[in-house]
Amino acid sequence: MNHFTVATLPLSTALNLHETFFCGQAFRWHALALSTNTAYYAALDGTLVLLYAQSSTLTVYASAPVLQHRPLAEFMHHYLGLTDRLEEVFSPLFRQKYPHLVQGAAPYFGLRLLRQPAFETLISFMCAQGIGIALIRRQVAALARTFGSPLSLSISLSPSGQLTPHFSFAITEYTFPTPECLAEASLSQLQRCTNFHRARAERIRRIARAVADGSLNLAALTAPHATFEHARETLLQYDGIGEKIADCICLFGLGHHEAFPIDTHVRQYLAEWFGLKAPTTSLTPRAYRELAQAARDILGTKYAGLAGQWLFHHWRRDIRKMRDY
DNA sequence: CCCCAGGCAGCGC
DNA sequence: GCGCTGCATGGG
Repeated sequence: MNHFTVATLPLSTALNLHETFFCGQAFRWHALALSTNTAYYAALDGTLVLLYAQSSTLTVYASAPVLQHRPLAEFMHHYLGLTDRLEEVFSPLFRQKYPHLVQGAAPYFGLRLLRQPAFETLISFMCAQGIGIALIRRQVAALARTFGSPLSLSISLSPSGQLTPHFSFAITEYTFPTPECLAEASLSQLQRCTNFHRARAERIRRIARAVADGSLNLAALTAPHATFEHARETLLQYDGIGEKIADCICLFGLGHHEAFPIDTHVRQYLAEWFGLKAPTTSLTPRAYRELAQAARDILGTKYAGLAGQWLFHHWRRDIRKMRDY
């Protein structure tokens, strides 16, 4: 007997779930190969969600009927960024000036900007310093497995996606830990989730305590309640959050879409494609801010973050020939 | 062995 | 303010 809710959403434009979930903005989605399609699942807000896209329909299965007090379809529509107006991501001027980049990024227009839970985004990106995406994913998975709660979902599907008894499976995932749980974690247990990086474990526990005791109010930093600059400056005061990680949290977790995270890859394509070069070899805070602003001047502020993701993906996948994460 | 991976903080200058 | 180094580990 199945215990789940099903929702279907119309898709007005093509949606590429694989690029969306594995390009480095999210770390907790898993792929599940079906015979004619690939499904993706993750634990979100105490709910196990499994979904897949067909040509013009998104099908969602979930272990609970509502997420964050909203109907499943409405929540997923928001979470997947389906509200973004893709035709506005690259401005007319940008299209005119850089047609080859628009063409190069076109295969990734199905990649959307996720609206992820703030605390999960905060902690996840604090794990994303100077290591590969595979290792980041492993750390985040370890945090959930160690400090989260297990959820299970049992489903029967036919290869075409219709509910039948022919094809069934069960999946288990763990919720992302609460601030209270990480605030009370022992350092030795936390270190096992951070590649035994003791300083990182301490910083994670410290900021989890700040969220738990209310001194860091993430909801109050979320757009449009706070400006991007205020959210950014607030995050930067905490140990373990620098320029790049603050931008990632603002963009993926707090809804500040003018945030433009600059990592080593973004820095490379800014230099290669736009001639934007930092004066120093190491990216100092001042140089970082100037680069990010120059990028916003070129890309506009409304969708700087999503435009950056498309270009980031084009650079890594097509120019640097990086196949997998 | 080397270098790099969606960096950051602490230090000397 | 800027440059260098340690941090941890896995993969090319």
